[in-house]
Parts: sequence; structure tokens; C-alpha cells
Amino acid sequence: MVNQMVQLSPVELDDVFHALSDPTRRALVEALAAGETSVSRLASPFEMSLTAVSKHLKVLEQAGLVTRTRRGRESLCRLEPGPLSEAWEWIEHYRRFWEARMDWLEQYFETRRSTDG
Amino acid sequence: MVNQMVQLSPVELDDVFHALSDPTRRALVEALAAGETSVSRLASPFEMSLTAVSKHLKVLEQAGLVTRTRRGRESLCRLEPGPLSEAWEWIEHYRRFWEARMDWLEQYFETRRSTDG
DNA sequence: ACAATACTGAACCAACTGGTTGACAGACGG
DNA sequence: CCGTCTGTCAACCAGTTGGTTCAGTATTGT
Repeated sequence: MVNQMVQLSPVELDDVFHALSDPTRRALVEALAAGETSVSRLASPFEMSLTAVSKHLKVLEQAGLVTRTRRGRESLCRLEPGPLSEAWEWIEHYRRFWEARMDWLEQYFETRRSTDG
Repeated sequence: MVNQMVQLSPVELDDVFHALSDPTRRALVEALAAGETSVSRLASPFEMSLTAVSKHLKVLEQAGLVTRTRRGRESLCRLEPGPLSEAWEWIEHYRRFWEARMDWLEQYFETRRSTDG
């Protein structure tokens, strides 16, 4: 079990969801899921400047989704799964909440139908 | 099985994640998970103006997370689970991707250890 | 020593956010 | 009909975002 249960504060959840709200950054997460790489290699598929990609990585870094470590003149970027899991769990919680309510409603009307009708 | 598999476009995913990146809007989702209510009732726990909450609801509405229907002078807000599921699935996909890579790496080093050492 | 590589930081810009207030519109309750 | 409740819309404002370019700093290769 890799799960660390870091428990992000609400403010950090802000950062995670904000980081994921941009298509470029989601593409970066997608690329990083395959393994760590340098900034240049990450930037090469995009039309924008290297600076722009570096800034996007900074946003991901501030959200805790990415860590950068310098190796020589390269900056190796690596995906950190913790915040992703936190965001996942937040959504999961309210999905479940909603589903539970749906089940309850279904059961409620089921009971009413058999009692009243 | 409630799952509808709506398949949101990337642009719509932008909207969903952006909508969830604000603590007020997440609190609104939380409140709406318990069932539909009016705008005033939703707004009452918050310090900000009714207009501000209405605007937040508009952002959630544009993301497809909430629908509003007029009943009398009230506007009843209701949570729509589809986009929430789509966001959930996006994260789930890359979480799995990352975990698969971790498993692979673990296995790889396991093999190397038993072969080389 | 020098040039190229791989970034990073600062300054700038237009567009968007998240809040405000004030005006307004539609639905009830007397 | 009049006032109140409920909510939206428009205008405004400061701060943030996502991009740019230019300059600067290490690191590496020749």
C-alpha cells in the first residue's frame, strides 16, 4: 500500500484543483505519469515558450503535484501522487454522498409506493 | 449503475477543475450533496453577498456541476454528478498510470536484485 | 577560453477572477 | 396595490493568470 494519507489543508486543495484546471498542466501531468524528465523534454511538444512551461511547472510544484531536482544543467521533474490522491478523495467523498442520497430516495419512494399505492 | 459516461471535452474539464478550485464553491457542492436548496439558503452560511454566491453558482452551473430551476421566486439548485465523475475519472486514470509504473519499477529492481546480487 | 545548452527571474501585458454596490424584475402576503 | 422576499444583471475595482521577451546564471562540450 503506497497511500500515505497526507491530509492536505483546504487551501492546498485550492492549489491542486487550480493546477489541474489548465489543459497544458494536465498534459504535463500526463507526460510525467510515464516517468521523470527534464523541463526541455516536457516543453518540446508545446507551442509556447520554455519560460511558459517552466511557469506551469511552478504552479504544479506549488500544488505539490511535481518536484524538481537539479541534475547538472537539467531540472528533472517528477510527479508526486499525494495531492492527486487528495483531490481524488475529495471528489470521491461527495460522489458517494450524492449516491447515498439517491439510494435513500429510491428506497423511500419504493416504500411509499408499496404502502400507499 | 448510475454511471452515464458523458465524456467531457478537455475544455469542459477545465471548467470543472476551475469550479472546484475555490473553497466557497467546494462548500456549495458539499451543501448540495445533501439535496437541492434555494440560493438564499445556500448563501446564508457565508459572509459574502448573495450576488457573490449567485456568481459562484453560475461558475458551477457552467461547469455542469449544478442546474438551477425556477420555482416561484426561488431558484432551486441541484447537484449534477456527471462532471464530478468525469473529473474523478481523469485523476483516477493518472493515479493508476503512476501506480502501474511504480509496480513495474519495484518488480524491475526486485528482478535485478535476485539476478545480479 | 568560449560557445552552446538548459534553465530561471524580472518586467510587462491583456484578459479573467472574485468581490463589491445599486438598480431592477418577478412572485407572494397583507 | 404596496411592500417584502428572492434573485439576477450591470458596472466597477483590485489582484491574479497565462502568455511574452530579454537578461542572467550555471553547466557542459570543444
